[in-house]
Amino acid sequence: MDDLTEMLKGTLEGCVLEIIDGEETYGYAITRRLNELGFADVVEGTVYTILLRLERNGLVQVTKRASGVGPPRKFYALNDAGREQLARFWAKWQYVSSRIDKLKEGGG
Amino acid sequence: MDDLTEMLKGTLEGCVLEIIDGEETYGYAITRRLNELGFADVVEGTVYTILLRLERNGLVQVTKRASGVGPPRKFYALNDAGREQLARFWAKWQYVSSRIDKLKEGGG
DNA sequence: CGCCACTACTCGGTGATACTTTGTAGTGGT
DNA sequence: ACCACTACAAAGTATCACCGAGTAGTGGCG
Repeated sequence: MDDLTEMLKGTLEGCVLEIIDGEETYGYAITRRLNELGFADVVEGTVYTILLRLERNGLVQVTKRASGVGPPRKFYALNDAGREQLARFWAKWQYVSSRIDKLKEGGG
Repeated sequence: MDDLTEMLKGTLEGCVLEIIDGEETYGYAITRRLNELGFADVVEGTVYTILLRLERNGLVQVTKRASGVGPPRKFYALNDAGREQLARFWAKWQYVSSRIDKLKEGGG
């Protein structure tokens, strides 16, 4: 699949929120998870900028923990604001994707 | 529905292509059509920038025609390159939206 | 010990996109 | 004369994903 960057704008952050909501995790693992999910070209730099943004916007709680296989990890968990943001994201997604699908079906 | 701007990045252009593919039409009418479809906050300025981009990228054929109710209209029709671009857009859309929906269902 | 691979995070800068604002202009109603 | 509606253009802004380079910790191999 060719370049998906533009289409991921506004949705990748939501995906990261959803992954964090599933389990407390950290940047490097989130990147791997996204790659597994089919977003093969998403690289660490992208995920870290999203995570720093989430932190700056007060949507996550951060805990630094040592790792046996490398530098310490920054684990992210959603707080109440983060869960609200995630709910808003899914509402938007449903709204937009249903309308685009309708347009695709020749709809009006 | 609150601000959808970021989520529309990378998809709005595809929507415009789809509308043009449906029938030869012009900027002002495309804006109204998008508003009807639920993209209520999309304004003319946004659509015109997309149309100029499509023209610059050689995806459309443009025909200027007089109008009885105002200034002349620029009618847009897809050429072969435009139809290819539209097909690529829908392929990307299906790829991305299916993966996001899977993530939503707790998938992986 | 020195080198490399893998893990893990940070930061400055880039490019694309939708949006905002302002301006121009044609038609018709009051 | 003024305003509303139609119709297009262009300059500037904000946001976002991405890129590139840098910093660091751990363990394996010769």
